[in-house]
Amino acid sequence: MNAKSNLEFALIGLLKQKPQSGYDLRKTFITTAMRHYSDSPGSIYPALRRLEARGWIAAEAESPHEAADPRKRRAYRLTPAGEASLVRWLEMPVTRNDVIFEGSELMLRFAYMDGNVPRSSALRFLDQFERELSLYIGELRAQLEQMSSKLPAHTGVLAFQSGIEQMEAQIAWAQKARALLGKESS
Amino acid sequence: MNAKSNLEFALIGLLKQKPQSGYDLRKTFITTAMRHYSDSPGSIYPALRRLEARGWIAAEAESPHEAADPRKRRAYRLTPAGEASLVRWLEMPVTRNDVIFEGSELMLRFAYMDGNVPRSSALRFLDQFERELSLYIGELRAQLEQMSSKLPAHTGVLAFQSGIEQMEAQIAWAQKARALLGKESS
DNA sequence: GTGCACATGTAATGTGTTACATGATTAT
DNA sequence: ATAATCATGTAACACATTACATGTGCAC
Repeated sequence: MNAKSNLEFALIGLLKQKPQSGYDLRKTFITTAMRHYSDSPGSIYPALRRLEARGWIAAEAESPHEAADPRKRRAYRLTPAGEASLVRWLEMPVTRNDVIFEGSELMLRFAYMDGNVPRSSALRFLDQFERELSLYIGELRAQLEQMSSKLPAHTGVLAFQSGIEQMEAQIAWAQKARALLGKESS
Repeated sequence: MNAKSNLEFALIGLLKQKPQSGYDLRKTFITTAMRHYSDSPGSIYPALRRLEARGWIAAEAESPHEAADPRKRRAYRLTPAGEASLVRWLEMPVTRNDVIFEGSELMLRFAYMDGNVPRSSALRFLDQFERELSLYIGELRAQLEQMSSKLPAHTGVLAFQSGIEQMEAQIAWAQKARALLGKESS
């Protein structure tokens, strides 16, 4: 039941925007900022099959009778069940685990919120995101203290700091984004 | 010949610091900032076997004659071949592809540089890192212009901006790190 | 009519995840 | 003595990557 891979949600998010073929989706992954999702046919077509088997997407019948020529262009659209699971995914709370391990999934979720969930959900997302991030960053900073008290400023410590600073940038971004979204909804 | 997975290099970097057992390595992944490398026995022990088969690590013989009881603690150390491949990996140039797709591998490499490659290699790393990142960020900003000219400040645009701002944070970090390392070496 | 972009697919391989199994050592 | 922790391992499964296969339609 659960689609755990980001790729599957990346696909259904795009299909929500408009029905497309596997080839169209691949081109999006190759040419746009969604580079991180694999552009290889060996991942996309099987993923579409899984989604179809799960009933989340369906192939548009070109003409109702012809028994699908497998070599012909085949556009998929999101089913109602697919839309429901997209919304469920978008509405999931932001956990500590997410901010530690699933940073890119979180951003994918946020990117897809517009038009699919109410503005208030996006604001809640940002609040939770900032909250969990701040908590985690506190722990990291404590660890950093211990590390740097023992060692001089070696590359290990610097690399660790890089992680912290990236998270700080995310917090700053979240605050900015919330201000923007909050203002607009008034 | 090539170890492509980050896990394998995470392991040999730790083994370079000191010989350890698979269990010790797991604990490091669980309790320290190296959380991102899988802590599950199903990944670590097979990875150690691969590294051993490749001749990069070797099990320390507790006593020379006893034919290894498989249930006994087994500490691994890095072989000369393993050290050589660690250094080769650390000295690899930073490519455009790396900054786009392999951010965490890059930070792992940088973290392991101390004591394994000369300071000048770390400085070169930072230069290349900053260079490739700046070039890529330029492209992303151009894409952002096009996006935001068409759409209002939707969540998609904001998510995109988040990526850019994280990269900007990395550039700022690289500059700071270079200043620090450069000063110290004088 | 030859080459290229379109469009979909399969097979082999490697690896990470989850869950389970095994036994030793230490603590209560 | 029994539970927890130490320590290593295997098996089933899912998934991504790579490389290959297949055929269409258009341009030149």
